[in-house]
Amino acid sequence: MARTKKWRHRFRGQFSRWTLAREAVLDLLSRTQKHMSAKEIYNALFKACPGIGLSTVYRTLGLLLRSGFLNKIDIGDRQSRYEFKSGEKDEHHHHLICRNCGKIIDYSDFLDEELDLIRKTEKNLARKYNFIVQDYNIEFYGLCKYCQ
Amino acid sequence: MARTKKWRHRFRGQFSRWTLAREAVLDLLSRTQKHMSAKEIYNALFKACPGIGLSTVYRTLGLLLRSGFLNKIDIGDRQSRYEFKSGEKDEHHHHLICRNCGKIIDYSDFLDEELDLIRKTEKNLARKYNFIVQDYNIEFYGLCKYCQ
DNA sequence: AATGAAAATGATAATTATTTTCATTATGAA
DNA sequence: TTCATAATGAAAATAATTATCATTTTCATT
Repeated sequence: MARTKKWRHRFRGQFSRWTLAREAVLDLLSRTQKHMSAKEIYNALFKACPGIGLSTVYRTLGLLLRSGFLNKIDIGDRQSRYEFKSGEKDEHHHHLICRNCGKIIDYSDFLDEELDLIRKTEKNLARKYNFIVQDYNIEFYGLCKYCQ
Repeated sequence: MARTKKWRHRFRGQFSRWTLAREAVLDLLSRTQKHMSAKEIYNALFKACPGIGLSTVYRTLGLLLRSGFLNKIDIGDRQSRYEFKSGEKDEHHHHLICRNCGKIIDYSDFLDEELDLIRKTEKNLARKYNFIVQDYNIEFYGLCKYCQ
């Protein structure tokens, strides 16, 4: 693989060892817009990481997730999907989920008012429920343009 | 069961047959604040519906869900949870999910500004992505008061 | 470059929530 | 009450994820 070690410097100190599998999973997810399942990732890694096992894909996803480099998305079809979480602050986005075909559309528009509301709500929730908000997530369910 | 048929009139025409199992599941979920898994529901129905099978619980949940009487919640631990969806407009609520213990807290405060934002966003999404919004959902992830 | 302790891997088995199958039972319109 | 058929329960099937364990790879140290 041409770009082995591409990510390594960024994650120095996060992982005890930096392996081909970790590199490959991260590289794949950072390049795609898709929200991929473990199986899909496993299949897509056929070339970048020949012979990789499905267990390793799962383990790696878990690791990257716990370390905050991925998001996990569960739309209720009993398989988790993963997406790369960029470090950029302006990369926050949410999902439109089509109830017919299951497609997930990212959107990151209209965030200014949203942020305002979220901050306010966050503060209220902390006060009223004594709940520390780490992250939040907005999903819209409905019909995509092909399923209407 | 004392209140067999309690819900029946409300759902006339929705289901071809109204059975004890459907009554019991709906009754249970309408009375609890909890977000229950299929297994939990199955266990809780020991008295109200003796001998009910787990398959029937699943089938019933699917039916009630498709008919719009329940919400399904997936927090990513590979089992769906269900909650009763009241018909009232002011019953809309969202979830605080504790990343440590998995507890789900409902909150339905601070909805005025939220509704405003949502309506605006909804309209924008329809225009920009040609996506018809049927429902939406906001989740906050973090730490509940016992896990901080 | 070689060493070696420990971490990571892959194959496989195990787990577990959910779905399917199918013979039996219960529902409700007539 | 009858009866076509929808609904049920038990058990088997499915499928995503996790655990096990012997083998391989990583990387700090020589």
